[in-house]
Amino acid sequence: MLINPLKAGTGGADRAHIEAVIYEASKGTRFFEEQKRRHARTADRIARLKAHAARVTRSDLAEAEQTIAHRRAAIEAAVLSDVDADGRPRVMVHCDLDAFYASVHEVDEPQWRTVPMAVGGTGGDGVLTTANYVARRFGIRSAMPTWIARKLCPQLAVLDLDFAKYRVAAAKVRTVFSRYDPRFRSASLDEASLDLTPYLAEHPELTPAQAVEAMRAAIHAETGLTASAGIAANTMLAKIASDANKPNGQLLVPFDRLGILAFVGALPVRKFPGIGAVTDHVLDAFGVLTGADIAAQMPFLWTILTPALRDYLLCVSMGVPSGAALPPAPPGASSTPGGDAATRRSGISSERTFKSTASLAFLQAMLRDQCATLADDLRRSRVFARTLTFKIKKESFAVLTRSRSTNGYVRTAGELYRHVEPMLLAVVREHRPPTQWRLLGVRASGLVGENADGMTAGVRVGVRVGGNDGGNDRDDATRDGRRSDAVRRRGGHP
DNA sequence: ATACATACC
DNA sequence: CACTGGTATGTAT
Repeated sequence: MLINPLKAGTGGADRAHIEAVIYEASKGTRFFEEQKRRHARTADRIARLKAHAARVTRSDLAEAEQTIAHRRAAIEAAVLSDVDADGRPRVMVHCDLDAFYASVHEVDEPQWRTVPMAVGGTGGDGVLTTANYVARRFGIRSAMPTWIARKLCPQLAVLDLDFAKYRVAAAKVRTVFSRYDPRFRSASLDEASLDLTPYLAEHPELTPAQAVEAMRAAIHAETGLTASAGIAANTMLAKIASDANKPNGQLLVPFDRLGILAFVGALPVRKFPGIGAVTDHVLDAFGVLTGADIAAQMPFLWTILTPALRDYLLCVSMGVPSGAALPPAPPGASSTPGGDAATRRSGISSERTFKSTASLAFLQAMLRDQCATLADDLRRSRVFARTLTFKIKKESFAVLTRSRSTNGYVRTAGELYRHVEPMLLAVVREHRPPTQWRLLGVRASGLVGENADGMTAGVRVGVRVGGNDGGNDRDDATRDGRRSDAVRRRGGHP
């Protein structure tokens, strides 16, 4: 009613309109109020950093410059050694499918191609998982609540998720990836990271860009889906580049050092994987907007930021994935904030949002449900847990967690519940007058299991080898009881 | 070890 | 009125 929908999302004025609609819709909601509290906390953090910055001396900066110079030298040395067997630099590719879930539905039912459509988010408090590109022109995004999306676009079609369908499509795409790199890695259904070096060695007639064009064409021919890709000297740069010409495009980042520095130097800091909205805001407060700003202000940033963040910034501002050439030093040393895909699973969790309630009986029943779901997942993953974390969210969206490490290892729903129920009772008791709660969940970590996923040696003690895949979970409690002493001695998993 | 915060899909 | 769920990891205490 406010705007011509044909023009929505196509220009600055429409962007302002979209922001206004979102603001008007969310203003005054509990979610919005919680966002404001979080912004206030970030503002506090910035104020503390500025106070700290005011006390930074010349000699602090000089010392930081020394350290940085050494780190830079070490990083460059490590990067120079990152070549294939023949001494050629590696050609890394990051590829991800455009609006994957939505596109899968469009392939099956082409009528969705021309209308605004999104997937997921059914039910009262749902949020959308993906929107097609028609819907995106209205400002609709993944993670947007359905009711706000409908304010932006009343005619939006919202489809149910169909993971079986997505898995089939993803499997087809993976056969294409595997032709280009049989060892490709996927962090999710819709993306992959490939090392194209061996393929290119076998196809000297192809440039990297031509090979990737062909790979994307094959994906399209075999699935009807479009993909975007980035080509670069390392996975981080390739991932950033894959976003640059989306949808259905690709970008090659130069492979020479100066070209790489020019590319990262021009990037807004928010584009670096690991820098999210909060860190972006913090850096912005210090005038750090781009990769070049990071590099230029490195000595100053070094003196005020935490070790993992400053080391991460140093690496990425050089166009190198974080963690390159870490000093011999500390065992728990840094890696990228926000994580990077290629690590084994360290925890499993289950949580659920519900209509806010203060009823303890309801919360207990919900907790039992989550424990049952988690127990199933643990069993399917053939692991046991040593640490349990209880999570609960107030109606106000404030989140509380309580965690406890057990002796021995647990997996059955009953055992999980026995460990976490006291946390629920304690939290509820601490809140007087009674509080309304909107979500609750359980997370299991400190996992130990069978050999799958590179679990530790505790594995063989913890689970009878080949002996528990019969689906008979009835006696888990007994087996846990027998097992715990032996397992306990093994301790110390990474 | 525990609680909370940030990030990514 | 109304804003997910799963996983990883960093920071502070």
